Amino acid sequence: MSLNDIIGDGSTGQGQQIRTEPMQQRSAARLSALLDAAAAVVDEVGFDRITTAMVAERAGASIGTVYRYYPDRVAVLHALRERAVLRFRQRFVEEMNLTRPETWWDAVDCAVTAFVGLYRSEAGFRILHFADRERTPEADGDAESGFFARRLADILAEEFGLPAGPDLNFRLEMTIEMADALLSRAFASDPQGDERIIAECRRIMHDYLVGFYGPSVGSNAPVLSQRS
Amino acid sequence: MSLNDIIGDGSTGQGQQIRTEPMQQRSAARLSALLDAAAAVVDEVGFDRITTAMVAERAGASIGTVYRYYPDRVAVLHALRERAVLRFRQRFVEEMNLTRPETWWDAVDCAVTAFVGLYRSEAGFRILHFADRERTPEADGDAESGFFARRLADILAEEFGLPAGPDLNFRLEMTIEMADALLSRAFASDPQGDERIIAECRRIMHDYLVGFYGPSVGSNAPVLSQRS
DNA sequence: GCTTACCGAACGGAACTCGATCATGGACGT
DNA sequence: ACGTCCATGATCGAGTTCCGTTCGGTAAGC
Repeated sequence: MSLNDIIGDGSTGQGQQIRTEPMQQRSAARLSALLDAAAAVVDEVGFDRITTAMVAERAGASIGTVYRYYPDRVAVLHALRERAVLRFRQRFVEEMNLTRPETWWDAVDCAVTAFVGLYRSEAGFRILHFADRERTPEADGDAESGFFARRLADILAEEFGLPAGPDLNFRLEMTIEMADALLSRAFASDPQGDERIIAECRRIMHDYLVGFYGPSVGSNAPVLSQRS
Repeated sequence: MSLNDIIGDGSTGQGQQIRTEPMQQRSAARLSALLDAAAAVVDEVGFDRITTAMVAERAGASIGTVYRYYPDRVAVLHALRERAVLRFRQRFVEEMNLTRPETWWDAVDCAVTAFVGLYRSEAGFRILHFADRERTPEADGDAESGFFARRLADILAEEFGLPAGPDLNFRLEMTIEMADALLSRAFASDPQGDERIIAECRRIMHDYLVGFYGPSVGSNAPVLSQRS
């Protein structure tokens, strides 16, 4: 289990959503151009005013090309979300390598920093929550937050000695769900992200986890769970 | 300021969304039948697969009737959300009258109970978050969670002596946003609501607010803010 | 009877299909 | 090595279908 494993394979397990895997280089470029276009359009006209024609035109492609890759309109949005999720994981890894966190909290904080950074820089990111509110009925509530929570749990356990197990996974999942909501709220009131809300989000996450895993300390042995 | 004021006028300030106010009795029934139908359809096919034809047919009405009352498809969804919000406020008031809370936490807990109850009983409720992710650009991030937070703040201040002011509003807004996310998550994994998540949600809300307002005590004087 | 409510065929526009056409890059001969 | 050939991937966009929305005509309340 290395840090890079958190990036994963790019799938968040929501079923097939691409029609044809690109075989030639140009089509890979097309694909990402289509997603770039979709992101721009989403930022401009919003999530449900988006039309396939807009995406195609903005990407310099024709309608048919959109449907070569995606079975329908919502699949494009799903793919956009997938890519954003992937970029978040990558950015989180970058952030970890950059700051070299010394405590488990610093590591968690990297996730917040990565998330906020992407919200600020990435077009279309605002629309895409991890917790896909439009879950497909058969997606067993285990979409993205679950994956990321597990990987983060692995890291916190291996690198910082937190006690691994379902409890850690569960608490991180709660943390991520809260943070997603609060940070999205921060960017809903302010395109740059309301600093007060972001700070409060960090504090809430921190206090919640500290209750279980004790104050963040450097290389000391972890404090065991103190509550239920 | 009475408890009933929290129910408000039924508008959450998202602009006009009804075309014609009903003049006769039957049309009021039609209106709510349309929303019932919309709720059922939303539960069946999901938020963005819903079509006006489905709603009309399910309600035993014709297409034209839908458009007599609502200017377009999204207006129907907005109205459905409005009604759910209104019912939540009503249920919260009922819950308060029923349990006669003795501490500020019991009062907050009533909101959770009301929310969970509605999620379980009300069709279509699952789709409708308070924090409308599809905010209209000019709605200054102040849709529903803001309104409810303010009213709840009023109650907590007047009935239980919590220090009124923008800080209380802000913290309640954070609390509501978290709770909304966590409870929705609870119902995403389990149609009856994952009890563990619901309990954890309560704990998180409680611990967060206790940090500022001290342990819930009966009729004692409130403990003043102990942090920042 | 006059106003309100309702209907559903018809219109427009957006989602999506499909056969024609173009581009790519490995195969193959020299 | 070099060029050419062509199977197959990739692209296009007019056409089809489906859905949101309108509107004139009909029925029901008061």
